[in-house]
Amino acid sequence: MTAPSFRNWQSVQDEVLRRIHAREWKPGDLIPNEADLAIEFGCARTTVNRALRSLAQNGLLDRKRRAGTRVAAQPVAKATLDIAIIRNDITDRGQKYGYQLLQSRTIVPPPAISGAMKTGAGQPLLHVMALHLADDAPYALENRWINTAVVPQALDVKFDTSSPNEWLLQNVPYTNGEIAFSAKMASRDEADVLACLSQSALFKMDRLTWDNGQSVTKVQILFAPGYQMRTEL
Amino acid sequence: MTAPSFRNWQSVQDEVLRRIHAREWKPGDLIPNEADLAIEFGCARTTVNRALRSLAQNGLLDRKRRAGTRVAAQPVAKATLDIAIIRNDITDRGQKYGYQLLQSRTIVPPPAISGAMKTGAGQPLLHVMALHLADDAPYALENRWINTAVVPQALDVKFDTSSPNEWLLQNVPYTNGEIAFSAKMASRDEADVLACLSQSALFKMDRLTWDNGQSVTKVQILFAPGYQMRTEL
DNA sequence: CAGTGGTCTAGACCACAGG
DNA sequence: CTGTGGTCTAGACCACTGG
Repeated sequence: MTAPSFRNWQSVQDEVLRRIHAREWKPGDLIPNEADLAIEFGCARTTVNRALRSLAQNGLLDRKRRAGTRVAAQPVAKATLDIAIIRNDITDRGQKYGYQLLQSRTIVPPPAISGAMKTGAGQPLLHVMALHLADDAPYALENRWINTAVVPQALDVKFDTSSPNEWLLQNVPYTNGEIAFSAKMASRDEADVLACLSQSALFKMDRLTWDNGQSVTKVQILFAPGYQMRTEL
Repeated sequence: MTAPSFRNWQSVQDEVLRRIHAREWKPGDLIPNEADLAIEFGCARTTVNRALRSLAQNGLLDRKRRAGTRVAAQPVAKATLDIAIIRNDITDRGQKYGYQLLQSRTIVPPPAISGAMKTGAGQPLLHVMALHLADDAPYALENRWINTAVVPQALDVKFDTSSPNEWLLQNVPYTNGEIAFSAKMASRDEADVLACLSQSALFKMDRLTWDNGQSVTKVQILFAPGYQMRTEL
């Protein structure tokens, strides 16, 4: 049996996966270094590096300088969620997108908001509430605070035909952010807007984005009952 | 002003980010090709490639052969969730991990399960229910089906001291999987086990993993009220 | 200190898709 | 057909870190 040759990084990756899978390399095991693998696979070290780096990014390998590469003892599944603009979420599924502005005003936020956004306690922010609809049915309720000290252009935008979700993502860059998902029981008002029963279990997404240390916007999006966020592993 | 030199792919990435950020390159714009950027930045094309490839992976650029590289018009935020073993989730936060097996038996599953797992309608599966605790408080309820036709070793494991969550992740590889997050109102039984009020809003994770086209396991994990899944952007 | 992964380089060929 | 990104190569130096 002749040794198969591995001509590209994906086939190298496949072979490494096969060995992990077949338990030739067991969790916790140290695997050969890049140079040796390159010789064995008959390719350049760069190619092996690319394959192993990719696997490490997926959590299947642990790599450390000098210490070498090990098969992850406790694999951590990395699930990548694509958080798209809500309009696209809906139209991509072939549904009709609808939008309704519920409220838009500049007010002094409650302490919880100004605290999280690190804005001054008395500093007013733009507060927008809007409803997204799919095929005329309530889909998600957007409850957003915008730091107009950082994004003054937002004051000139009427969010009556397109949502702040859309406008901000397309027009305001950010350097980093935090996102959290949780479940929340619908309050009476929320149930009313989302046309569901009070006390329904709702899927909630909280996002806070920053631009070079200054908060840009903080948003809570409440999805109507039945919403699922899915992805592949 | 002398042109700064970019000696590594991260600094190239930073510069590209800066240009996008400063709107020198606007959403939808075609940016210069790799070769030109390499000349401008005074580095090898490989280095530019690495930087742009990374940005494309993060959803900030759209790249196509022949068509070139464009700034994403509708940026899609990619949030990477690390789905760790529940025990580690808890101990990493400095809490005490506890575990309790509620039930373990081999039975014929309801059609919804055998359908999703693509097992024969009458084929029995191993069904395990277990509770994870953090500092002695209920944390998550694991409701799992295991395809013993694919993982016969599971029959020899007593899940009385460590969970199937842990055992499977450490011992059974998979090739791919699906994962979904949603919200669910607690049934009376679930509320009982999780020591919360009936009708509480619970965060739910459903995972189904496959190994070369055969289902390995299907699990539903219900988290006690207050649970948040967080990540950075 | 020395072995490992991390990266850069210059050049090359290839695959794809727009015109 | 041709320009673009995608990738491979061989060699080199560097940065980190375990022993």
